Parts: sequence; structure tokens; C-alpha cells
Amino acid sequence: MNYKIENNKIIITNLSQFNAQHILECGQIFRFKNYDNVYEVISGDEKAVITSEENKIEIECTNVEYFVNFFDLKTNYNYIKQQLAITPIMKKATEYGYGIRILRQVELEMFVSFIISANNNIKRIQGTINKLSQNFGTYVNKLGGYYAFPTLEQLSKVSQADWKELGAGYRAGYLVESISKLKDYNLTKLYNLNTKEKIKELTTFKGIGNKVADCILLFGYYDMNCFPVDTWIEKVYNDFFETNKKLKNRDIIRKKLVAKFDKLSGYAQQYLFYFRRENWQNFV
DNA sequence: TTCCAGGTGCATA
DNA sequence: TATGCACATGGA
Repeated sequence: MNYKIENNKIIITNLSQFNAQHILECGQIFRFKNYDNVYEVISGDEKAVITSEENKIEIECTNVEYFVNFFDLKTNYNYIKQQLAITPIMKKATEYGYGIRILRQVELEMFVSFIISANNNIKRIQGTINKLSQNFGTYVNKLGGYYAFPTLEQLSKVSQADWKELGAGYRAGYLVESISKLKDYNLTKLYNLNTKEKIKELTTFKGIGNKVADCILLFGYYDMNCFPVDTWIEKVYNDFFETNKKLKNRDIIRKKLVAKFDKLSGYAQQYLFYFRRENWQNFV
């Protein structure tokens, strides 16, 4: 992956493996907005402004090192796509979302965001998380001004009534209980465990089942052995991977997909998710 | 009006 | 272990 740093900006000229729309709108992050051909992203307490031109992409940001890591710029995604594109559907999906990259995000932010995401839609999830940050996060007076995602201490002050006010619905109780449990639990200790053990640990928290745990691990821990199976992956699985019957048990769907994609599961999942969600009208 | 959204918790068999 | 239902909320 080619990139360089100029005047405290990240410059990307290899557009075959970086597309802001693909990266931000494939469901892995909720704090971004788009106007004209500019995307603004907030992650943790940092912010980036991505401007796409014909031959290059400029990323102006609060912290260059943070965003080189965040956008996973040291990984060669052309090689990954090549390994994945061995069936017709995977070839289509990797071509459609050619600019996708898996973001390296903050553990706590993923933990909270994906509890909110359960049985919810992306627009409402985004609204809840943005309001949460505006009401409880710290204001940062850089790059036009923005609110950081709340720290654990700030999150501890969000009551069940506050969460309902933010639109979290029945997940309000789960959020209060699970955030409270984090006071005596260091999320970084999960790095010492294998994927199965990490899922087992995370699912002891209220509001975290297998799917949400997979998302937290994939997007917060860069664990590519995870394959979150949601309603969209269930559809794409039954459309392309299962010919006879419709399979509804998501644990079994996950097992079959992980057996197929192994250590590239996380990447495969994002290409398939983006492809199916953006193309839904072509498959109903 | 009913269905659906990046599902989970809980009771029951 | 497996199945089925309730759960907030707003857009289509």
C-alpha cells in the first residue's frame, strides 16, 4: 500500500485499495459524515477529514500516526482480495467493494457501539452514538471542532434514563450494567486469549451475544478469525453459499463460513456485508 | 398497519 | 442443547 506524509497530511495515490465510501459505509464505524466528496470521521478522541480527488486522496487529521494505524495502511489489500476472489460471488464482492479496509478502532468504543447495534438499524445507531458523544464526550477544538467518544469515566455517568433519551431503547439497561462491570475489567486483557476464549469472555456481559462479540473483536481487536453473522450475512449466505434449503441457525452459518475463509474471515465478511447491503434491491 | 433493523435474554422442554 | 417469544424505536 502506497502512502506518504506531507505537511502533516496522509497522501494516498494507490486508489485501487482505498475508497472512503467503501471503508466508512460498510458498517464497521458509525461516526462519520459525508458532504460533496469529503468524508469526516471521528474515532476515539481523534478526527480525520478525507478529500478524494481523481488521482489521489488527502487525509487531514489530528494525529497522523493514529490514522496510519486506523486505516490499516501497512496492509496490502490487493493481496487479500486476490486470495478471497476464488469463487464468483467473492470475485463480485471484492470488485464491488474494492476500496474496503478493516479499521483498527478503539476497544471501548466498539464495545458500547455494538451493544447499541443489536436488532437496530444503522441510521439510528449513528444518531444514538453521535448524541452520546455530544452530551457526554469532551469537546476538542481542532479541525473544525468535534466531540470525542466518551471515556469510561464519562460513560459511567450515563444513566438508564439518559440512554433511553439517546434512543437506545430496551438496550439501556444492558449498557448501564455492562459499562459498570468494566470498572473492574480491563478490556486489553482479551489480547492474551484466542478467539474462542475472547468470545466466551465478552458474552458474559449483558447485551453481548455471539454476533456482537464478533463485531467487537473484528473492529476493536483486528481479529480476522471472526465472522459476524447478522441479518444481511444470513441473506447472502442463503443466496450464494447454500443451494438447497434455507439455513437459519446463525451459529451454524458462522461455523461454515469460518471453515471456508479461516484467517481471512473478517475481511471476507466485510466484502460480503457491503455487497449485499448496497445491492439488496437486486436480490429480493 | 405491519415489517424490519449489524440480536440478546430468558423461560421452557 | 434447542426453540420461541418479548423487547424500544422509527423508517419504509
